[in-house]
Amino acid sequence: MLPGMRLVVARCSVDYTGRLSAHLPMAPRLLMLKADGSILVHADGGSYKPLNWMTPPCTLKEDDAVWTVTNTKSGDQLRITIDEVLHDSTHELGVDPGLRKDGVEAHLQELLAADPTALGEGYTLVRREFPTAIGPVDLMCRNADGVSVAIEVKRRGEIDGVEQLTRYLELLNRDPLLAPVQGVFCAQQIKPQARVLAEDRGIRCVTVDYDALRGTVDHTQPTLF
Amino acid sequence: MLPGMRLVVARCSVDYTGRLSAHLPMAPRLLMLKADGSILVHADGGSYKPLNWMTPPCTLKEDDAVWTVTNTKSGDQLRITIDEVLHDSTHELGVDPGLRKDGVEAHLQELLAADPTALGEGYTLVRREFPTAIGPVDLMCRNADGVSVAIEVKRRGEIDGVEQLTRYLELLNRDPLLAPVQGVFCAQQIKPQARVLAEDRGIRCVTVDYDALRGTVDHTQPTLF
DNA sequence: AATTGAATCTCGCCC
DNA sequence: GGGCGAGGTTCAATT
Repeated sequence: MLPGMRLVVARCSVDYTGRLSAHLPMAPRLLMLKADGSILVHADGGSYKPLNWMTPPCTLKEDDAVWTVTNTKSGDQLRITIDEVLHDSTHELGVDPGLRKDGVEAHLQELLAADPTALGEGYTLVRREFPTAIGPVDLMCRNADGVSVAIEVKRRGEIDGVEQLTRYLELLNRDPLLAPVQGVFCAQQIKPQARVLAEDRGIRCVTVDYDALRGTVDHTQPTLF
Repeated sequence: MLPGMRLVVARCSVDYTGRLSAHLPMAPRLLMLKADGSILVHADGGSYKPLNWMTPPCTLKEDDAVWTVTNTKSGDQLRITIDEVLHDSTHELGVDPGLRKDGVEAHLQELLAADPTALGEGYTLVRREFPTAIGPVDLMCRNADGVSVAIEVKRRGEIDGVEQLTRYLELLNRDPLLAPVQGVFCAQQIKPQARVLAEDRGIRCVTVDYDALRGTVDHTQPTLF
């Protein structure tokens, strides 16, 4: 896509007809035309949501002072009547490498590593991402009695996670230097059937409150993550 | 707010820490800084949603090549590291007069209340927002035989709406003063699986054309839409 | 101010 | 590709 992103600041009025009908009176606004033909109409304020927009796939027809953007799939139309162009520039941005979300799970693991007592009285951290032949265990701890505890951390606790932890425990308990290794299944929410399965296998379930956990961990120095 | 909207095209990397952690690798992007201090990071593609953003109230600290945007309420932070500025301009847009919407569910309900015969021959309105213990029924009507009919109105008819109406009907039919109560599921478009579910439960489906409906309803006095 | 529910939702997952 | 569920949901209307 060569055209790149075009930024137009213009006094304009906008009419949308599609799922609903909407109208924007004549006023100065930013028109963002993306390479894929989509268009956003932004005002100076409000949130991240544009006043009006058209999602791809769509085509732009520039006819004198009237731009018509038509969604080629739904037929939705955006009619923009330009009164005065205040700015017009085009910028080649290329394809964005995209957002990497260090979702809640990674951050949860981090917080629990910083304060393992949320998992059990007297718990201490051995290490994060404890390596095994079938993949790393999220957290390896010791309980108050010095017994090893493997911890699986999930945002939402489901059957899959219990199975995963079970495999780790089976493997870890074959190691005479580590055995016995207990298991803790930790998540913000644990589904009933996952809890039943876990407890049936002698795995303890711990639900943690993310915000509460954040509160307990020291925030005096910036973490940067 | 004098500063207006500032548009910066720059090679930048972005780090967000707040409810979650997220990272955008170094790449050219559009940074939209609005007068209220909020900021949007857009790529050339995707939907109307920015790659990353900060909602007001927030403050921007421009420190050489690193911009730090902090939400003054939640403490969420956006760190933008600028590698190269490709464009930088500011535009005074003023306060936007705002969007006027038409054709929402409420208006559809209004039109059907004004002319219930679109729902069935001889239908008459009992009342809008008919109260029940689990919430109001959109429209309560009587059919040509005087039988009560509960009507659920949606813009788009999906499974959820059928379930909702089913719950109402179950409740209403326990009331000996009302029972039997029939059901009509009314929408501009009804998804096939919703239609199947509804009809399987004895709920009649009616699709209505918004514009046609507007035409049948008296327009001698202005409706403001 | 808190709550509720729709949204031109968007986005990702899993089937 | 459709359904389901969550989102830094956002947004508006209502209590």
